[in-house]
Amino acid sequence: MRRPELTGTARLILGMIRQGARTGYEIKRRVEVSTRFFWSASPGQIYPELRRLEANGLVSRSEEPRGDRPRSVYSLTPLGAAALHEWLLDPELAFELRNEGLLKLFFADALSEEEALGIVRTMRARHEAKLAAIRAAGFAYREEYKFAYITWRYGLGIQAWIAAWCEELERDLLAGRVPFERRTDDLAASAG
Amino acid sequence: MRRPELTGTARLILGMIRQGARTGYEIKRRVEVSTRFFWSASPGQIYPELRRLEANGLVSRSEEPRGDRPRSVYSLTPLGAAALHEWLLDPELAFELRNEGLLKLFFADALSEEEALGIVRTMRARHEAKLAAIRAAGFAYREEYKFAYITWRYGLGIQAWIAAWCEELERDLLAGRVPFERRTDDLAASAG
DNA sequence: CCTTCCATGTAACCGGTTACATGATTGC
DNA sequence: GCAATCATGTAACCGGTTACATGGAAGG
Repeated sequence: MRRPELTGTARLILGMIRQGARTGYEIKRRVEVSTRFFWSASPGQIYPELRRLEANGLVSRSEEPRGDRPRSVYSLTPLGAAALHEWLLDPELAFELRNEGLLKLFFADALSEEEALGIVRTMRARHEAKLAAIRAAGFAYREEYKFAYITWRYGLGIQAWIAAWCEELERDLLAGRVPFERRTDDLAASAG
Repeated sequence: MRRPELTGTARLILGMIRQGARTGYEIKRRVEVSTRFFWSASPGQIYPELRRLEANGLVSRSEEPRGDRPRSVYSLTPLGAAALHEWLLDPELAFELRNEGLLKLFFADALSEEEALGIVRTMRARHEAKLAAIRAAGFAYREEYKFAYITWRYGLGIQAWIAAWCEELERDLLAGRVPFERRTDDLAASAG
């Protein structure tokens, strides 16, 4: 019953249960329409992790089969609620990013102008698609949770910013201008 | 000599060598002042990967000891240059993100207003620190490589945007306003 | 002399992804 | 009857991180 360090997926699960998700499948579905854009989790991780959390006393499981199929319904134990709360208050905020588009762009001096432009265009297309996906995932349950809505807005805003950045870069490259001559400090002016 | 799929670190290494990095240590240093902000690599990965690339014929190694210390200097083979080029032109752009701050914010309905505000403030502080770090890493070699400069600008721009977003959210929360009432579509207006 | 940087590596660990497997229920 | 969705899991694999280990060279 010692409290182990929570893995990333464990933290996600605790939060999702606290928000009302009751089964592994429900967690998976919610992740797909919300946190996936900044914190993903695969079913191959969710189910074993639920069992581990149960073994550590952070969640309790009860069996509520649907017909013949077994089905496990989970809820937070006081220990689990405490662990969630403690994590939420911990000021550590891990941030990991792997952006292959930017990496390719970083090396694009090795390419022809046309090829480099192709990378920028592909990047833009991807971010526009992501923007559309986030917008499409604007579900009702978000309205119950103010902060879920807020992070949704974050997703929209940042994808839009990136797409616009790509567009500007594309224009500058086509015009043969040195990109981004404007001062960086101007940028902070408009968020939303 | 079959061309294996390149791991993330392998692609980074090929690109860095092509940009003039000659040893594992030089690659590590360059990563720390440039790609680290969107694509990291640890020495524990770089050195074994260099050996693997050599075994697969993508780089060639020659020993140029400094005094007594052995030292391996690498360069791209034609095969390695081809693999790099092929990868750069491949339209696949993997994008992985793990943003713990956003995840906590997502669950912040479980917190008091004061606690939620604390998360936003911490996030802002982190992004401002990152902005400063990126700005500080504005090195001379970037001027040799236009696209390295461009990705540097991207880093500045996006960190500034995020910090400003946090600031706005903070203001809205303090004022008791519903955050982000403005239309999303306005956001695309100003990139840079 | 001491610290910092240069320089190179190994070993253990592990979180997470992918692929695979199964089958029941629901809606067309 | 068939497809999609609900629902739950296992097993193999692996890229990457962390921690550890070593020691020379250079500069103050």
